[in-house]
Amino acid sequence: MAVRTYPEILLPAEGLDLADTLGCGQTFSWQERKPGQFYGAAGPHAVIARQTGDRIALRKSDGSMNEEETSYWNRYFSLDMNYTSLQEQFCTHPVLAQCVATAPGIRVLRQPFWDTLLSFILSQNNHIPRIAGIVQRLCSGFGPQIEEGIYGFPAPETLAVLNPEDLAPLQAGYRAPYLLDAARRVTAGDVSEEGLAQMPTPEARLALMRIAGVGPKVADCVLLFGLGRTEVAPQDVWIRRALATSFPEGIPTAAAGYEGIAQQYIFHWARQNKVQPKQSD
DNA sequence: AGCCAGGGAGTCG
DNA sequence: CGACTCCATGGC
Repeated sequence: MAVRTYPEILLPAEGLDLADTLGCGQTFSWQERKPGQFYGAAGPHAVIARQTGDRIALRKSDGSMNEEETSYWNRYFSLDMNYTSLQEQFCTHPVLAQCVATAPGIRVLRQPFWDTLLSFILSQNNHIPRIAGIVQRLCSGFGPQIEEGIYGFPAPETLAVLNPEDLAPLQAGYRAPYLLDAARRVTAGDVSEEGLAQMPTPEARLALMRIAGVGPKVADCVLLFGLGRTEVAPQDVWIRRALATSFPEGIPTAAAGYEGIAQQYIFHWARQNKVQPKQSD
């Protein structure tokens, strides 16, 4: 019998490591359903992604990828950025260089604002694998099916009309009402990506923090991962430990303008090495 | 069994 | 402002 081959797009992605990039805690929307094969969605798009050498192969179960989608994923994976020169800057700092060396294939993704907002509301006081589970149940239970078996995040209007009890299957605990508040504020136009994009970072941060369940850390993650503010460095528990023990001077100035990207390497390094909190006597 | 997790809200001083 | 508590859930 004939094996049908589906069109596959190859994106040049020199130095990128797909597993590290998707698994380093910046996105929770991808599932490795088969070894090396990541099923995921972002905004209105969904693909199966795998890595072949220095390329990312993207495949859809039906139909071909058009040019618009190709450029969408190119931007999503930040393939237009020069990470070689960026990492050269980072590596002038010895400790930061070690963090980069732990997973040099990490790229900070440019994710959709709404996806990122929901994801990091769910992230508070939570484990990465469990966040991914809640995100999966949120999308498959309330979101649109974009590709066969791949669901996107539910639209703000979809969530806005629900009650907390409706979200019980998510097992999101006390975070469920936070999702609804975010949905209502976005639906009402109280918060919008366009509005935030025009604001200076500190102002956008305060605007995000008016959403229930969004504090400084979640707001910073949305700014960095969902609004492309690469200078924003979210302060989570691992980062606080890493800074206290290994970066007494704070984030190196070698990372100016890209503190958030530098910090993603620090985050991964700290978590992988289970950096302990600084013990005072 | 208990501790912890890409925290935040509420309260008290 | 800072410190302190509670929050729901499940992996380890």
